[in-house]
Amino acid sequence: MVSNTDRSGALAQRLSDSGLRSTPQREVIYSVLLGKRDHPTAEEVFARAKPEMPMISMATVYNCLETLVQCDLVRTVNFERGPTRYCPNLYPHAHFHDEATGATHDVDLPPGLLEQVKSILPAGFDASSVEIIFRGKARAQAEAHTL
Amino acid sequence: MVSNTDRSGALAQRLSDSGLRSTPQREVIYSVLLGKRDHPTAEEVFARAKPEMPMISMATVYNCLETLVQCDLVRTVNFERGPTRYCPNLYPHAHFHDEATGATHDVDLPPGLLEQVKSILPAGFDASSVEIIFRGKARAQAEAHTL
DNA sequence: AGTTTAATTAGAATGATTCTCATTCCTAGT
DNA sequence: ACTAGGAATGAGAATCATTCTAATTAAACT
Repeated sequence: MVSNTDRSGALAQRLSDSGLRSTPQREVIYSVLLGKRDHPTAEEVFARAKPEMPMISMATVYNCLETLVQCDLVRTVNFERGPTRYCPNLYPHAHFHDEATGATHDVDLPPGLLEQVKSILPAGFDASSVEIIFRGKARAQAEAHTL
Repeated sequence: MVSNTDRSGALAQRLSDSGLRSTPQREVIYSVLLGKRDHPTAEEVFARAKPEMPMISMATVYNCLETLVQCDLVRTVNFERGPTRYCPNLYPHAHFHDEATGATHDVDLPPGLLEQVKSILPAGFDASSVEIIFRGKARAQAEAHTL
């Protein structure tokens, strides 16, 4: 398991790799994402960061999230007609969106699946990323499994 | 090939199957989608419907699109941070989003792929739909291919 | 310490979508 | 045909998510 300090170090490292600065705001936003991996919206991230950093603004939350995405530390997930959600899981995975509860679950991908899916692209299409989104119902028991 | 009349008939049929009425607005919206299959936004659909039906309102465009989605005649596609796009292609397919041009292309799925992708879900997850979205660059030549 | 550049902040502005509600249109039942 | 009731539409207001602007603060680099 990776410690929190390592994570922060990783953040600082990634930021400086991209020529960006490590700031208290960015660290708080990132730790909020790591702390509860339920694919929060920017609004939710804001609410969770506020207690630790009461002066933080929504603009900063959006800026920091965008920064983390650029550093490849965070992915975004978009479901139809809802706000963008943020996910700090770096391993290749799909998303399952539970229509009953609104919850989002990470689904591990077997090795090779992404490559296989990419292989359906006709010549001339060069995909930099692939996203797989399931929509449906999950049993309560299954929910505990992933989140 | 399916004629335009059959399509309209199909629309009327699907609507009444769902206990909904066939209206001029719904027909125009649907024919707009069938006419140019470039995954337009609601705003674009509105602009294309206006010449044929000058009094139509955005509210009606949204209502009709939503209705078509409910009848399974149209799918929605969401790319990050953009308006929802609409697609009348009923065959199972993935979407390729060209980051350079903003264009969206349908990508046919080989038989069995959706099932295979669904099979990665752990027990307890029951997916009613799967969406596969690629993001990347397409050569001009490849573009002509799909759209 | 002083300059430069990046980052944050508050609030305004924009964009997309949904809501409200009055009006019009259908459809069914007389 | 006539009318009551529900469905669909239209105009505009309201809401929600996100981006922009301009001013302030913080960090890094002489």
